[in-house]
Amino acid sequence: MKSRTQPAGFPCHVASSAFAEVLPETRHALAGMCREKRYGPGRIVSHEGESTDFIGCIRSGILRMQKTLADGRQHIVGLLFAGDIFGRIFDGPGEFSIEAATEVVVCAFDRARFETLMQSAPDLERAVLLNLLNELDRARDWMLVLSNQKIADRLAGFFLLLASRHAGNGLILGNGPEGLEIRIPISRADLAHLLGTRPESVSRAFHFLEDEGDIRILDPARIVLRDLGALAMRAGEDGIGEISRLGEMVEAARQGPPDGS
Amino acid sequence: MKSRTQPAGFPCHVASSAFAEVLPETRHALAGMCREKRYGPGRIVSHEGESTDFIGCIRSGILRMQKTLADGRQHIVGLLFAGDIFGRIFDGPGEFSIEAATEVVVCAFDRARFETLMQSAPDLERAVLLNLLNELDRARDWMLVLSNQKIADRLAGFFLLLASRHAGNGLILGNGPEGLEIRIPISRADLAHLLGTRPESVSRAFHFLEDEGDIRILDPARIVLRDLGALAMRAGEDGIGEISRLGEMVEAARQGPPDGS
DNA sequence: CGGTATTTTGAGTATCGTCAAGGCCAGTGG
DNA sequence: CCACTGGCCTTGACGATACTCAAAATACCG
Repeated sequence: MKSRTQPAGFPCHVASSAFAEVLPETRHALAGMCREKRYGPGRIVSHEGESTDFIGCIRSGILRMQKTLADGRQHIVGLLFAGDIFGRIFDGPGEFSIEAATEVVVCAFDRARFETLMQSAPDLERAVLLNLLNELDRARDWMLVLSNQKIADRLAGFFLLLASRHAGNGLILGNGPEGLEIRIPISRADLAHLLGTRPESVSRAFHFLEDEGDIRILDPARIVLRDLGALAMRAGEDGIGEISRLGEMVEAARQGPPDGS
Repeated sequence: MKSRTQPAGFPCHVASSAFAEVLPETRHALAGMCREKRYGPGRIVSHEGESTDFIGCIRSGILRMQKTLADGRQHIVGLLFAGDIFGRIFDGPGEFSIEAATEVVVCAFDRARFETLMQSAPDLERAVLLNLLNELDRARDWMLVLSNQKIADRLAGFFLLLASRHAGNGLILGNGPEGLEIRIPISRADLAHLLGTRPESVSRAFHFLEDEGDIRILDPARIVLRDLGALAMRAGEDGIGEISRLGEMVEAARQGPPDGS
């Protein structure tokens, strides 16, 4: 993949998706002010309510964005993958805590310096704006997934979002004759928080979908999507958009897998 | 209210919240390119999938942003109130249809001209960016409300969001000794779509909350919030933020209501 | 090999969706 | 002025689904 051929002078992954469009000079300025941070699973990157002093860009790993409810339960409002930007621009109300779901490496930009750079570099401001638009879309997609009343249907929607939106994040393990094999990057408990339910119901939903023939569970973290159409039907997605792309992806992978089967 | 004292030369409400911070000259340019549009209840402002050729700013009324699912059901992902901006900037994937929920007046800006102006006016770009941040927060607030499994709890969260976020939209009718009287601006059916349930369940939730003493139903569209703390507890909001502001509001209104009462 | 965390299964209860019917209100036409 | 009609809200009964609590099975790790 061409994204690996970055100059050694770039300590951070500033060529990643979110900053793909910014000018080389802006990218250089970003690289100059970047510090690398690492977090182990479960570590807290940013506390709820506290305003972070840096803007982050994920290099690898997964962060969960969550809110602690009054009764102590936690609800996950979104996952952040490699390339995603997080941290409040303009000290916006950062009402969510951010925790590492896996081993995570992030680029941290000092917020004040980032904002200063943004004012002088319209291309960066544009990139941030586009990133926001993208996040807004993802949030609304989530809302649609959550609008399903049956847990199994929400889970189906989760699978499709995972496969279609996060294809480039190492979650697609390949695809055999049975279908697309993907990796579930978070625990059942986190998945339950994400889908607004309990781990037991998540487990039942997994096995329900397996009994229906829509998926196959290889192990708790690896499953095969056997019938994308059926999953899309359940998820209520109008499908035309998401699924066609997935179909193409499967076809492409079948014709000539880059890694050789 | 002071917002009415706008120069007659401004055909549109460009002094509204979203554009509050832009420079007078930018505002003037906006006013120059604005066309007023009106929509009756149920009228479609923007079809799903079609890219609108204008950016809109709501002057009065309420729009609902919704998506039609594969099985024909419609789910509302958000409401737009006076001052909100809608329409895709940069032809982003506008995957939702926008319909008028009430009689609506909007300012329409030609999208090409708006984007051109945005490039030359950083203050406008900043305003758009802030508007996006705000929308993202609202979307995530919604996700938290929807994360409640009991419909009554979701409804409680809806009340709190309505009261705290949209105080300036004429939805707060006043407050008597019993509590805060608010107006529900949409039908039970729309509310059901918004909360991810059915009208019957919404109705039951209303009367459940009334039986519990948390609210009082004056008529289907007007209710009194009698116990904000209990509602916050149900909604699972950590409350400190939202509720304290509401409490102050109630206090202020009690000490010296502007309209005398 | 043993200990721990995660996942899965089971039984009972609460809640919601569905279908159907009744009540309330506004607008219409006699 | 009053009956009629249609839309919206409400109520009731029943089946489906998910939550709770509990325990067993599996995977993970040293």
